[in-house]
Amino acid sequence: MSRVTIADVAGAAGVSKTAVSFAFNNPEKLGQATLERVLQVAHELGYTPHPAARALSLRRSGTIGVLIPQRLSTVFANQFLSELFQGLGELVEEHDLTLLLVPPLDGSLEGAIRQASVDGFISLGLGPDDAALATLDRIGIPTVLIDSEESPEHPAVNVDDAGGAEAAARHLLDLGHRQLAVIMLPPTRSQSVLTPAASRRLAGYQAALAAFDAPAPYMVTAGATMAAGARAFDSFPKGKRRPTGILAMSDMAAIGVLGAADAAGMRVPGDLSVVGYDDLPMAAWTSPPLTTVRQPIVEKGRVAARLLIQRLQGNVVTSPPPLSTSLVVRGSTARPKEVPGQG
Amino acid sequence: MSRVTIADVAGAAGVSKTAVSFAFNNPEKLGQATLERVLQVAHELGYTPHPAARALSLRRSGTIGVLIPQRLSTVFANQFLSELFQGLGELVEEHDLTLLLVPPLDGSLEGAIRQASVDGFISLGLGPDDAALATLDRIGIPTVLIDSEESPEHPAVNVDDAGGAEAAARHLLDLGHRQLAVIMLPPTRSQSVLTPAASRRLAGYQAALAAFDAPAPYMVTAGATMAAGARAFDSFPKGKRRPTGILAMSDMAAIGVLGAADAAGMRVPGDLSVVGYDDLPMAAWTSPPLTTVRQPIVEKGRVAARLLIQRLQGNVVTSPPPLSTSLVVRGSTARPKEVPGQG
DNA sequence: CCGCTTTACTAAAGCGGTTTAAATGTGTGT
DNA sequence: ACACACATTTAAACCGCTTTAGTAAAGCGG
Repeated sequence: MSRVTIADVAGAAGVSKTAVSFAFNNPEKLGQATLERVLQVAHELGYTPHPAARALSLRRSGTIGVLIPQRLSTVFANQFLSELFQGLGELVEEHDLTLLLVPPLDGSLEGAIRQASVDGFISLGLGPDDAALATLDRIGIPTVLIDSEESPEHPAVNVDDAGGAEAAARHLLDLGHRQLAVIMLPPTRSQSVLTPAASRRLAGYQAALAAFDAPAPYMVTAGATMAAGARAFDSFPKGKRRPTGILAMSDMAAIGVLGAADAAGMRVPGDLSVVGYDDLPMAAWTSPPLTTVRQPIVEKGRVAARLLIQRLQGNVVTSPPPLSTSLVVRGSTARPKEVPGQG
Repeated sequence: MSRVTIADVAGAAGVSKTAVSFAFNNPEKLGQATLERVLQVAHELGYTPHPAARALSLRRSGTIGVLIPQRLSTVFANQFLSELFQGLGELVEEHDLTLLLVPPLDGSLEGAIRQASVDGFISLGLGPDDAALATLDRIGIPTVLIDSEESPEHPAVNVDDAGGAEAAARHLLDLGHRQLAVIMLPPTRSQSVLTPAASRRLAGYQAALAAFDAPAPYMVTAGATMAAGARAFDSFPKGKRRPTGILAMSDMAAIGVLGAADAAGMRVPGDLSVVGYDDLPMAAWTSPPLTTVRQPIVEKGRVAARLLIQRLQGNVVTSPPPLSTSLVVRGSTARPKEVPGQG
């Protein structure tokens, strides 16, 4: 019971393979009678063109790949990806494409890239020096970068990371906080540098701190999960140097801090102010609701997909201007208990 | 600058295509010297085998398809899918596979199934009479069903939907609630019947209601999104017939109810008790934290992926027993304000 | 009835790999 | 010197589809 091929249909209908192919792809090239007969026979036999054969012949697969820089289980724990997929999904469906998730194969993203039968890639958070990027343009697959740095080869979709971060830090500083902690995003791949987006956010925080002449914050790195956020909380200095305000680069980590603080008997925002980053849907539902930097994640996905699709259609595309971010003030931030002096 | 093919490498290295192929797939069949030379040349030319050609020849693509019965933007709004992908992801990575998201193509899931170059499918919530299912086994692609009914062709992975639902309903009834509302999951595909999981849950609710001799609940259907949950809340009868306890078939809808109730000035659980279903991570973070039925979603994904992979390896597999569900009591349920008489 | 354009259809050449079966050379035991 | 196993290497078939180039038949004006 092996697969029904085009030759089987051709045989059964008494025509050539070409005729069968035309019946599906160029029906106008066939006479009425033959067309109907072929389609009829094809249906009876349950014929369906072999996708790989089709892809090989047409030199297109109808699939766009999403290059995931981490383990799927890690990355899907962050709702960020769901949001992004909503945006990607809209356009992908509009154009009758499918979406291939490409996580590091056997630890290697390069290997995964080679294996994947896709027309183009959307890559997430890759640093400009990532080997995966080199592989991509050596193979010459059209790619659109998200949360990276624009490259001459590939357009990039970004948000105003620095602006949002600066607004977040200014908010806490305006409230009177001076002892801050920053929870940074970890590097996505083993290289020990920050991702492009993370370093832009850090720059934003630091710009605000400099403007206020504030002391250097305590810095810690935590993945975008609640558990990691809770661990970050536990690592904060105690006593006199205890931070009163937390700047987290992800909502997930911020929410983890919320939980750990609660477990430690600290009140938010009474004893501790927390600002996240992303404005995931759940940020509005925590207790207290999370003050955070909103970035248009769904839109980011839409824009990236649109760009890639246009590029696949042969158009020349360029990086759009960064999408804007904005501070959303909710309930997790307030003045610190004892404002140190300068009332 | 077209793609480097195996023939190019063969030419440049002065060997046959076979030798190049062997260099990558059967290195032991080649002499040391030749092997090294071929690999060297291949690397210099930046050769990478064409995935579609490989898939055609090997009759396997290294990809597992996930059949999504709804629009991606809808389905990813529900964190359920993220959880599931975490489970699927674990096994997929372990076996060096990739995951293809297959949403309805141009409205038709059947069309999408044909197009997709995958070794097997995992399908979500398909009813036993769904046309997509017929297409699947006509093509003869190994498939594992999630949240469906077991079929002779395909194993199914399920949880004890009814048991969980019954526990949820009993919980409210035990607390003294009698005026209940049920928020059902909508049919996934246009057919107007409940999904298999939804009807099992409904049966569970009804078993409990029957055991308590409780009046028929108000019934409403809402997608698994917060907005839909809020709309469901608005549709509840007012006044005397106002429900005091809500049984939602999804956490997302339940959380939507929480929000709408808050906006309407109702206290949860004071004025209204709410029980969700799923126990998504965010259920523990709402205010009040959501009482809900826990189902092991990540595990569900793991089991399904494992089953499919085993089947792809040629093993005969059978449906595992339903995974167990359990009620998680948090802060969104309490005794109703006025227990009607029998207090 | 003839050359010429259409129309309907097909043989065969790709697309880029893998794999079978056979060819080629090499050392071994006799 | 000969048959034989063995290690390398390759020509050619095949995977299943699309598409180019071309053939045969039909239609048409003259």
